[in-house]
Amino acid sequence: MRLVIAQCSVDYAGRLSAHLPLATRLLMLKSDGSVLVHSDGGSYKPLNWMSPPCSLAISAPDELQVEAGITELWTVTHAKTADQLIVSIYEVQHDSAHELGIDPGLIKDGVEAHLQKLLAEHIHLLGDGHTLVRREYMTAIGPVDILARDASGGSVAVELKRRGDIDGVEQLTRYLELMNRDPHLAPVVGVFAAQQIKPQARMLAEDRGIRCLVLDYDAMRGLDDTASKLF
Amino acid sequence: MRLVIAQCSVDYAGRLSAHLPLATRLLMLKSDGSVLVHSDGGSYKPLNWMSPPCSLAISAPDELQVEAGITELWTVTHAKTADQLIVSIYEVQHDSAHELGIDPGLIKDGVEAHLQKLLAEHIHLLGDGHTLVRREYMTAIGPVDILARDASGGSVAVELKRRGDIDGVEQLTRYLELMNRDPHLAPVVGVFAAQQIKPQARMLAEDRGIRCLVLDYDAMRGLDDTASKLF
DNA sequence: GATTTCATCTCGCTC
DNA sequence: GAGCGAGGTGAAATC
Repeated sequence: MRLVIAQCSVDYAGRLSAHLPLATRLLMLKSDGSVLVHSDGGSYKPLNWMSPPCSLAISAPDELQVEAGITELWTVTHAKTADQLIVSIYEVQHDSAHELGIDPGLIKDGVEAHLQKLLAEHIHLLGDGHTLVRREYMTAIGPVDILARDASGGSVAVELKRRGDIDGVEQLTRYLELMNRDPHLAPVVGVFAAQQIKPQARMLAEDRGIRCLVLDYDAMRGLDDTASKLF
Repeated sequence: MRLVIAQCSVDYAGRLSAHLPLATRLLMLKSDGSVLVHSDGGSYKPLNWMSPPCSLAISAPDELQVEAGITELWTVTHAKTADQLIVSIYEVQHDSAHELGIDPGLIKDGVEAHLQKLLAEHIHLLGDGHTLVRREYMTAIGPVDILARDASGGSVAVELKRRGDIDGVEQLTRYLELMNRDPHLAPVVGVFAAQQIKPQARMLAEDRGIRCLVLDYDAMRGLDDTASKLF
């Protein structure tokens, strides 16, 4: 990785056109050829960038550009889309290179996947006598989070969200409509499960005969801890 | 902005839990207190980060941590959510600070708004004899991107997207349904215009009698250039 | 201030 | 490769 602090202006031409006026910025050149232009603030998102796979060509400025104070031109070209990022370098304040090696990567825990896993493990939370068919049950229009059967053997499709919004109800409705056309599954009832369900979403769901289930993440983790301590 | 290259491990606890094993990484400390952890590859997204507003506290490791090789502990705490990012520093390879000043910011051009402006200016692209009624025509459920009339005086509602997806067709369908109930407008035909229209979206649109129009952004800008040269 | 929509979204997964 | 859905989504515009 090479780190350059320099006065620069930047132009991007690709899916959109964008321009950064002259200012001092951090230019990060990663070993895969990608380039990030960061300011000293804002968010984790660079002001401008080029994603890999791409290639960097450094060229000399023409006479007019030299007069304007440009010392180097960096042209970063995307290998597939031909998007271009052109960095005009003026004064360089810092320039260093570093060997980082490959990164072992991030280990995540605690998102919707974990909620799904917990609910699948404690499927009785859906109601007495419920059994798990499978997680991520595939349909033609996408995967249903959990497919289960109730005590009487009827199909139950569960849509899981961290925050239960109206979108999630629409999503589940589409799944139910499709699944109820499948004679192997029909009739399928829906359960909309989330840590928090917004009133509008609850209204819409119940109006469509979809049951709402509020999940207590910490309590579910507690069930897991209890289980792991007992067995 | 402070740039540190160091061996480190990182733990994040907030909306999810995440861990980065020991490796050499770039730590970017911005002047607003935010911290970014970057590896030498991947995308513009850091491996881990803390967004502003947040505060950084540097503390000494305890005895056990010293034995493990930790020389410093950085605790970054979000001011509002109390999310925490803990960076355990081992060996430091580089450490430098730089004055960047505030950034004038990115100037964008070429998003949906520009497409809409261009199409409104060259409304004949919809077909011979078409005239513009207005952009952002308000309805009870939101604004229709462009309302026009065809050569025979019939209403034409245009939904514009950079990428024509199934969502856009659904949106236009809702508008058409509503507008066709208005005797001043009905009958209204729909045009789904985008730089690129996905096959599924095209299928759905044409199935509903909505015409699809692929827009060439560069060519449209060319029309503009020609016009500005001529007049 | 809350909400909706857009994004050079990115990222991961499945078919 | 295309399609779908989640994201510590973030950021901007609108209500």
